[in-house]
Amino acid sequence: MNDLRNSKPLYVAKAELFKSLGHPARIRILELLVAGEMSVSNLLAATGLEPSSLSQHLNVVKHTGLVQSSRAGNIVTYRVTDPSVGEFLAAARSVLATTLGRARQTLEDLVGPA
Amino acid sequence: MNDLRNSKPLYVAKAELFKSLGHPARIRILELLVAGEMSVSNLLAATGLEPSSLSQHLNVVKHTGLVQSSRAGNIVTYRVTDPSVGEFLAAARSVLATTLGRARQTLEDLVGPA
DNA sequence: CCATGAATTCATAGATTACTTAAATCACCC
DNA sequence: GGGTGATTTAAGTAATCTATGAATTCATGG
Repeated sequence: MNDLRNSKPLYVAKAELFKSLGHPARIRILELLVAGEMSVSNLLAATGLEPSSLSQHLNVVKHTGLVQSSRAGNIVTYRVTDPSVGEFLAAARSVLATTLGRARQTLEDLVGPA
Repeated sequence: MNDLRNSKPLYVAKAELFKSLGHPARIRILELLVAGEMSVSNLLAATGLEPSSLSQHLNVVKHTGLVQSSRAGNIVTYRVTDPSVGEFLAAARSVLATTLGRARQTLEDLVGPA
């Protein structure tokens, strides 16, 4: 059900956590879910993924405990398990912001401003 | 030099960022560097990795802009490019904490406390 | 200039991951 | 019970990633 359980060195669990977000489709899925729970069919429409592909990606993030699902009749709804997931994504955004800014800066240092 | 530059959808860049930390060795390396800059030979000793392997992993995190390096004579020193990298790692730790706690809780809900 | 230590690059075999298509489940309604 | 829409599972192939050992670069000191 959840693969980040004990009996694993912490840095392995942490690596699996990062890896589970190491795919564009899963990033898009998580950003949607951070904004609010969503059914598979809505995710399907929002992402444009193949149903089987979406399901597989959802399974990956479910295994690392980032999301949960529940079924109501025919419809399966996914949601993030904890607000910390949103903060995790936000932290990535912040790294990216300074990292991209720094790349631009370094470039200007080397070749001068545009 | 840096692969998270523009001309790439944001979610792709973000996925690459996560992926670059999606390996136990790179997690260990980054946690060491977050605590302070380090030479390659010190990283070698601290991690026990093969030199070529360490170098390749360092290259991965350098490409995503998480770390920088500088050479002083024979010795190359790596450091994180920005404090936000440390916060990123911390955010992961926090997700892991609630995620593992929740897994334990869910288990207890199902089978009763140990 | 050659030897040496430090670090990186290269090449390849082996393992993991992702995409695609088809088949299977599952819950519901007639 | 059969049909239908929603979702998941399976299986195969293609693509990507990792580890390893040999070769290479780079800077220094003799």
